[in-house]
Amino acid sequence: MKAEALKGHLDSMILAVVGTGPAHGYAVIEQLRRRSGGVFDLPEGTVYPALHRLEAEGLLTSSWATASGRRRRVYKLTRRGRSALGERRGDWKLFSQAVEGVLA
Amino acid sequence: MKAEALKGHLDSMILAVVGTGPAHGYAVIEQLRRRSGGVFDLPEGTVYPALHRLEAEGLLTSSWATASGRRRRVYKLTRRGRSALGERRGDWKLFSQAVEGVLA
DNA sequence: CTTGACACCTCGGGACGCTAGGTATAGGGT
DNA sequence: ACCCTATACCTAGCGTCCCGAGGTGTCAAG
Repeated sequence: MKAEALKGHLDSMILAVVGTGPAHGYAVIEQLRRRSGGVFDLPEGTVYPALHRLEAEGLLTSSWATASGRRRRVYKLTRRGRSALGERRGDWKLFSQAVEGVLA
Repeated sequence: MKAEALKGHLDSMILAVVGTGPAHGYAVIEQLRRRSGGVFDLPEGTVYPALHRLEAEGLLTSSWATASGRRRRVYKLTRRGRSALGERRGDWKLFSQAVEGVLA
């Protein structure tokens, strides 16, 4: 599968993962892999900048935490993030049905 | 819906449209709009370069035709294009199920 | 003779995923 | 002691590709 296929959908998926419960970057990567059935095994260079982007947009907030000697930046959804997630799910439905209509 | 959502999926859709029957660029744009239920109303600056890309990759071939005084470049699938279309449909299935798994 | 549909083209900007490189801690194997 | 793996963070730069904007030309309707 082409790599650029992700474009524009990664943000929605990160929102969905963090929407399930606060998570730090590394955990987001693991959840993405798990929930996609192994299809999305994303490099850090893809996910971390996306997390920063979403925080800059005000859809996520972060705070530092420490677990077993390692520092983690834990993200959670803001109110705007929660509502954006709803919209993104609708967009996905629309988009995927449209693609299916063309591909069919 | 974000514009970049298309990334990586446009080529597959163009292949699918031309796979239904030879078509010129403008007609491809119309078919994309029609088959997507109006969701994909793409500008020429998006579709023409994609068509050229696909021809350069050897998935499409083109020839000039004239209809009511207007010149048209008519595209059709090559054998490799036909087989690429099959793969792309499989990729889409995989991709969309993976996204659904994450978004759910 | 102007407007709009048809029909083609390309340049430049912007968005963003990924490679490659960097830092640092914890734990297990040798 | 040393190394490797997993965990955990970061960023610079590259490449891809969608799109806006601009350009050319035909034909029909008003």
